[in-house]
Amino acid sequence: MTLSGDGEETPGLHAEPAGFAMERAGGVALWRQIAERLKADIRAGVWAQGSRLPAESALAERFGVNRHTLRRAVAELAAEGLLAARQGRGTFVESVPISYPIASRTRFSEIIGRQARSPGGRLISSSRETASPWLVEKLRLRPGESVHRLETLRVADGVPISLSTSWFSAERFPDLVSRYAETGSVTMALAAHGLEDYTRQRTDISARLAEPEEARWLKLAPGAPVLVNDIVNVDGEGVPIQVSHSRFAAERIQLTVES
Amino acid sequence: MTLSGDGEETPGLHAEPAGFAMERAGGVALWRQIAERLKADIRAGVWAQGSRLPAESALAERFGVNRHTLRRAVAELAAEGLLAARQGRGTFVESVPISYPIASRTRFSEIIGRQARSPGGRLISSSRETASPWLVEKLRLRPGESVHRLETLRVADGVPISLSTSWFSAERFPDLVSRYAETGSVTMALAAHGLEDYTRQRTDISARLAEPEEARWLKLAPGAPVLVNDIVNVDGEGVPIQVSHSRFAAERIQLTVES
DNA sequence: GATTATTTGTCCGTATGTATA
DNA sequence: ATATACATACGGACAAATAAT
Repeated sequence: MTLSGDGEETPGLHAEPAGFAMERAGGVALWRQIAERLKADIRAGVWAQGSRLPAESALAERFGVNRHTLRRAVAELAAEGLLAARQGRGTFVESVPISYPIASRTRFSEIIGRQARSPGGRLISSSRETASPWLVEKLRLRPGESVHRLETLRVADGVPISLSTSWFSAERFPDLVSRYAETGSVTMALAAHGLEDYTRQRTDISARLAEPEEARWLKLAPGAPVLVNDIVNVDGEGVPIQVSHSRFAAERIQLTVES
Repeated sequence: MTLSGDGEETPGLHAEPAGFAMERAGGVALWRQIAERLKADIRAGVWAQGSRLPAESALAERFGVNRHTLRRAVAELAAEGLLAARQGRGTFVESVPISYPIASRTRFSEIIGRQARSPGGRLISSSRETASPWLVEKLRLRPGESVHRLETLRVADGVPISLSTSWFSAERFPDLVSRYAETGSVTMALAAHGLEDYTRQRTDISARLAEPEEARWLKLAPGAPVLVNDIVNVDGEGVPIQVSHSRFAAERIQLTVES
């Protein structure tokens, strides 16, 4: 978690007063805690892509653990594709978690495309159901109106990124499901119904631990954190057209808000 | 966390196929995972305060674990004061964790603004140190320049909300720490150095598990998720003046971005 | 090429925590 | 409460690959 570089040792919070011993805390293994801290450092830019990490022995001393324990943490991140250890040379940052900018015009395919990864989404399931009072308010529907509900999994380079549940007015977008199934794109499915453009109205962000079913779809270890994104998209007149609830694999993503 | 109303049951996702077996994985003990899920359920209102939980054997079967393992999870929540097990009577919800939906009504900039400009929280510690290469780049300093580092804790109604680490150029803002100590405000401390206004340049949001030290300050169970905010503030000319790294207790907070 | 220091990889054993029966 | 199996964490020793001298 140390945000500072590796040059000097920073006292106080976050910096490990050399030899400070972490504890195996409350059912969370030490190696898991260390893996999380290393991952956070990589995400925060402490070590850039391609750069070399301090030697295992140095890191182990910094975290106050045995080298084997540190190696277990590195092995975990290596399995996730974040690090690569090479005998005799060192351990290197292989890839940095994708950054997902939140702006008024957020489009998954564009974001992933920009970062030179192949986007992909797949429809897990869909259903047509009567809008709950909650949805009636959010989408400004008439009580009793029905909605399409889509469960989708978004993937980049074969790695699951997010699991989403989306709702659309079934009256306004009757063929949304089939159009989405054909194109794999919400933008194109909406365009087929004459909607030229839409924008993000608001985004609520929270975090929690993944549920087992979510962990399975996102290929996460049970107990891994997910970033939860509740969004509302509106058309040109400001009328809500999409309500969506996405769970991102926190270890593979970072949300960015530019002001 | 299902965003749909409570009327219908959602097939597939989120529903627990009875007898579904959780696995011990990723260095997080089974009992810890179950404790987190029970806590989330209590927070979500599945069981109200004072109500009785299903019998241990029933819960154990639902989670697909041995009764001892479930008892270990219940013991954890009992130690936290959430549950109380009474022999012969059952296990009862003692108290429900408070949730601060700061976000549902507050603008993202205001939340973070409050956090950065008028901490209202307390200064845990401060230090002066040589800027790491990482900070040199972020704050556009000269190598070897020194920075102020402030650790602050924000509290609402006596409940810890966030833990922040901030860095400022010590050359440009020599008296920042004492001014901050006097006023309790970053804005006023900066104004004392002639800085009229500053704006948020970017915010990176990620999530991970709380570290032991963070869990202690935020009064979280080890293994609970934190929302991590990495921010950069700039002056009128776009020169970075503050880099800050905040950890929010995810179970008590939600961030909102309005577009 | 040979030597040496550094770094990761693998093996041994021991103690403790976790999970089931 | 006991027994068993596996995961976690530590400590030490040595092998293998790499880079610099």
